[in-house]
Amino acid sequence: MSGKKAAEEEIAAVRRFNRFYTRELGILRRTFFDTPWTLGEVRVLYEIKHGASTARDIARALNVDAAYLSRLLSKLVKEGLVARKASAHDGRQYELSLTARGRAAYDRADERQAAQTQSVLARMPAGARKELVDAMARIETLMRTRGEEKR
Amino acid sequence: MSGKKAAEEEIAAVRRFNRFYTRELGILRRTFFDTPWTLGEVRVLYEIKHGASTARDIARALNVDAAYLSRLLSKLVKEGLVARKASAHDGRQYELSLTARGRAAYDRADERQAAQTQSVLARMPAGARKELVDAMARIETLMRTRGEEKR
DNA sequence: GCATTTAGATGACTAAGTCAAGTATATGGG
DNA sequence: CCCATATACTTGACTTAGTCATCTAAATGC
Repeated sequence: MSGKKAAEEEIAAVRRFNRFYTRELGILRRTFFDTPWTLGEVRVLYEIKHGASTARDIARALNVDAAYLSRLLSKLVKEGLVARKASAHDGRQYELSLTARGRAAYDRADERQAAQTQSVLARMPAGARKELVDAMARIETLMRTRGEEKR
Repeated sequence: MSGKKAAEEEIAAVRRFNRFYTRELGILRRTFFDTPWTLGEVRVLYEIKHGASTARDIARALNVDAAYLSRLLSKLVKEGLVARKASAHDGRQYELSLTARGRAAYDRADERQAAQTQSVLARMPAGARKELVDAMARIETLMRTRGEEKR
């Protein structure tokens, strides 16, 4: 009889966390309000910087819609942050890369966000910070494992 | 010398988790795509159901803009899910409550989301589920404490 | 009683995300 | 080699989410 109960409590706990973190990430988004870039743009720059070389790679990594991504990329190209050149092996694709401007833009956004995160962590005692980091890593590992199984 | 290094690693770890969870919550949002309600609407219904009786209460609980909330509430009132009656002690406010329809709508959305969460948890071994729930609770406690200090 | 806050509404806008349909290229049989 | 099908990306049209400035009206604090 307590099996069902426990499962319900687990479900409730996960949903509570999701509600909580939805709010946290809402706050986080405002980090970008005093830079000229949006969260979406920075996420794309991040993926290109970290190895994504086609729109397809980015769409998979970020789990975003191809239409949305196509527009984000066009904007970034127009702004001169990303370079797009025809792929050698696949005529449908482009090879994406950051321009010097793109790297600089990413670095500034990156610093801005690091500073923001730092200011949150700075208010916590070292022990709490470590616990936080550990708990986050734990969640990621557990949920990623679940994800792999799906494939 | 390792003090600085450790801080940087912590910052990186927290940001990694934020990126990860941004994606997770993106997936979660789609839960509502086969109900007639949006995440925003369900969040508001949730708050009213759990004690919020004015727009002000909801805005604080969800950390959303008053303008956005005002529109969400109008929509919910128009749809007959929320009742708004003038407050007795403050002429600027309304007393909010769920209508029968509102309660039913909330319950359906709630079940839908619980089922979704359940199906994720069901794929994990019991031990992992417990770890996940513990880690989530830990993060919430640590971050809430940080939040209180700010006030 | 008047200046200041606070609650909420409204207009105008940007960002984020979705869906359907279209173009062009790739690819795996038959 | 040809064709069906799948994949990569684009475009149009739309919804949802969120922000900012401004406004009205009521509350509150000297």
